Amino acid sequence: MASRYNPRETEKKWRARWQDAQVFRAKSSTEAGDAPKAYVLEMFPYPSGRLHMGHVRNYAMGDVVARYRANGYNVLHPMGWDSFGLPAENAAIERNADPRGWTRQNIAAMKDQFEPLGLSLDWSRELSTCEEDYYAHQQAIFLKLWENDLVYRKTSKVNWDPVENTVLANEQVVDGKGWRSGAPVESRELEQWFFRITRFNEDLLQGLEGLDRWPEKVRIMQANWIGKSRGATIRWPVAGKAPDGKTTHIDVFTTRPDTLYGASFLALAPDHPLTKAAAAANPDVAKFIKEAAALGTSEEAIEKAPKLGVDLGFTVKHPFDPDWEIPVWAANFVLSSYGSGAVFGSPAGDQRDLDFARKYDLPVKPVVLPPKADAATHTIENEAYVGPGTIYNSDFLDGLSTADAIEAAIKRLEDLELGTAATTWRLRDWGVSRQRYWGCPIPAVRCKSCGVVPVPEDQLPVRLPDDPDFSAPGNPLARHPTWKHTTCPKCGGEAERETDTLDTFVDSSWYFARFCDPKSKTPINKTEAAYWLPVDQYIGGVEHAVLHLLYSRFFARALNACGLLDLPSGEPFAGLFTQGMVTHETFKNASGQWIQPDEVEMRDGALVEISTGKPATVHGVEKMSKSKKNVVDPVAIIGDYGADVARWFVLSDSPPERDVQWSQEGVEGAWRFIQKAWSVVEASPEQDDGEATEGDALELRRLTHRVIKQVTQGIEQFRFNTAVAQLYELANAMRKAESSSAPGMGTARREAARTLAQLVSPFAPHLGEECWAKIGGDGLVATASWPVANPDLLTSNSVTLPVQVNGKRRGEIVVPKDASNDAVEQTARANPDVASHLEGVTVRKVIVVPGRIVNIVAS
RNA sequence: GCGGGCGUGGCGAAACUGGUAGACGCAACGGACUUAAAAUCCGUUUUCCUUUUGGAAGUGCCGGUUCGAGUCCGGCCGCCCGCACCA
Repeated sequence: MASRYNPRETEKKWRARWQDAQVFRAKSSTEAGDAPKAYVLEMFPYPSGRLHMGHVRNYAMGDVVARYRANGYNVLHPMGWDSFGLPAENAAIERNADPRGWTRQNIAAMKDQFEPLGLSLDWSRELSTCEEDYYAHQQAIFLKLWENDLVYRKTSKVNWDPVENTVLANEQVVDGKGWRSGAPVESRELEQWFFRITRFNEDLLQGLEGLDRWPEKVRIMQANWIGKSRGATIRWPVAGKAPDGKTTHIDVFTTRPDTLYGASFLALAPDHPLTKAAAAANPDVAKFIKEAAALGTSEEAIEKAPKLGVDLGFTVKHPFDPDWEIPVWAANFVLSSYGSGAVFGSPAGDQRDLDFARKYDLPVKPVVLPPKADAATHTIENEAYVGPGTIYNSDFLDGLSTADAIEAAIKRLEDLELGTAATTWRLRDWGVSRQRYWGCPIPAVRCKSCGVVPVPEDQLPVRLPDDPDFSAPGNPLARHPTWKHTTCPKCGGEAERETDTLDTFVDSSWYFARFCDPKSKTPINKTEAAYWLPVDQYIGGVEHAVLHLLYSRFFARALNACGLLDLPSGEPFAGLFTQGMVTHETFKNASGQWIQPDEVEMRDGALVEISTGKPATVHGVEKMSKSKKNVVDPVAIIGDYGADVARWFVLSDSPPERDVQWSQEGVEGAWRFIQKAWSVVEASPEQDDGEATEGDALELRRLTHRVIKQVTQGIEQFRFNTAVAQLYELANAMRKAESSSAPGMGTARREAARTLAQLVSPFAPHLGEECWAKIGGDGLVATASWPVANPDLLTSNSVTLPVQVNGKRRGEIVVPKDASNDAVEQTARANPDVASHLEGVTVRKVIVVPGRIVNIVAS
């Protein structure tokens, strides 16, 4: 009688063995010897205290890669905690928790939840960004960047909650109001710290080209984010007097100088100096500025808002025609952070400009004639024409293509000294100041006589105080009774500490380098980093496609520039994979509240809430979230079914880059597989029984070797779902073989069992070990060398080809693998199913694709 | 609004560089075993027409290229993600 596989006992046993044998400890560059290195990294988690299925999927994927690489490579597969951030402050405010204690507790709880997953992690390298031994080094890095002019201060806008007197994060702004106070937010100017990421804009753009193991879509998103655009800066002379009484011209950047003759207005950002100046004399403008500020600072909110503007009451002269005066407006869709914070509106060629012109009844003159359109009849109604074409209605530009007209217009502007060719970038410098407690303190001091002074390196770290006061809104560091009072490192006089802390994106911009030697006395051990970096495979959510990855790429370059890192490519992640989310069905009860999926069942063909018996409704498949009550707790699943089942499930079915839908049925399917895999291995014979060279035994061997090849490829190409499908096939074939007494079958089954144990082990590592032990494998399967497919068993002497007549499949022929095209054609024509479709028609052409298909064209 | 992506059976999906559409799993249905159930095992399952043999249609929609299109091109529709202070 076959025994049932018991994950509860088995999994614990193997984790203890791995632990005892220290199999996942990475060797340093000096210990490693000849083995090549493989650095496998998953984006480290924020320690919410609760492991969720998204983590399980992310780390299961990384673990497949790391365990597969363990064969032949010195693998670094570390784990740490991205432990600064807003949630700890929210907990402090909402339930009076101490951020440090709360965070440490969460880490401990989450680590406990990680343990049963059986991940091949090197915990000896664990790091946590909120601890001094991490952030002290980050402060040292900050000082180096400062020395190298990669840090500076300037004023910029924040979301200000006027009731709480505090700065709000974008996510704390809901419909233009503070999430706690409900008060309309204001945008307020504050002096803040910036990293000069734009110094590397060209290099960050160029570098994308070399990242051939990154998803194309991420590279495109980054390129668009950096946003290099070529065009012209155009100088518009002010006609008469500007609102401030002194400005003589307004500079405007455009990518479309070819449409200059279609200009019908200039639009300035709500916070452009001239807009502010106009507000002094015009209450309408003042009102407009106030309304625009209430949108908050997010680009999304600004661009989604209905287009509004106000006439600023003065005009500028058209650069090509001094007699042509154009009104100047302020408009809420103009971003002060891009270009010069001013645009010229050419409504026929830009949808936003057109919407604006229609709303305020400004002229719309078409200047670009689309190909094949007629100049006499072409008009613009409510849809702008943004494509290429021929310029008309445009004086000296008439008849030129849009591309030529851009050049000609720039040339003329330069001759008139009213403009120059220019390149602008969408990328702005990275604002890193946060007016918050739970972050890395910025090592700077403000002295009345010396100004802003860096804290000397030997006085680091600047520690966070242990006793923040969250009883009032605002930054606890700023109102701490003693913390900020210090002496100036330069003059020794009274001074105040900087009370801003660093954006948590800074913490995650260099942790991958710290992992190379997390105990290093310097921020980064350059020797170890040179050995391990770049990360060979980085895995995480696509939501980080732009910011985190771009900041990390910036950091690698900045650290190089400061001499803290030696990574010539500047690229920290050679391979990147972005995985999809874990989703689950959502349900609501009769009163419209979200209810958990397990509170719902089918009764007489209708969905009801179990506790009340009242009808329930389905609300689609959504990302697992607490608010929608569709979260499945991995700890519970692992408790019931074991980690291998959870891992197997999240890797099955859906391709890794796509979302996977959690379902109870799917979990049970995974459970069945784990049981089946164990049972087919357990049932395999103890002894070989001769060579498996023919019949069913040979077929099983062929399958085994095909599966080796496909699973190996599946892992290397991140197609875990197809690898999983192959393992199902192998297990199914082994079950079938149990009733066969073909000669050599015992040998073939033993080979299949050994192979299954090995191939399954990156996915379901505990099961892999148990199977490996059962068939008497040497040592641990975790360290066994990966099987290699025998090429002789991957090919066969004959091949089955479909035969089409006029593109429709009519029959199938079996021909020798190396048959000539003529022979194949003859066989195909002779096939009765094919021949019946050739009666009464003339064959015009026969296409033979060797090894693929035959298509007979006849009429 | 801007940028990016995705769309194939009842469901998740597979299909190498254009070459037999639907591997594998889930669900459903039928059967075996069982006193019964659970578990397990075997089989059927894109749709429509046909008693069968077989035929037709079919990869979001419309059109194009090709001997041949899920795959390439153009236009649309729908859904999802990011937008700089969430991480």
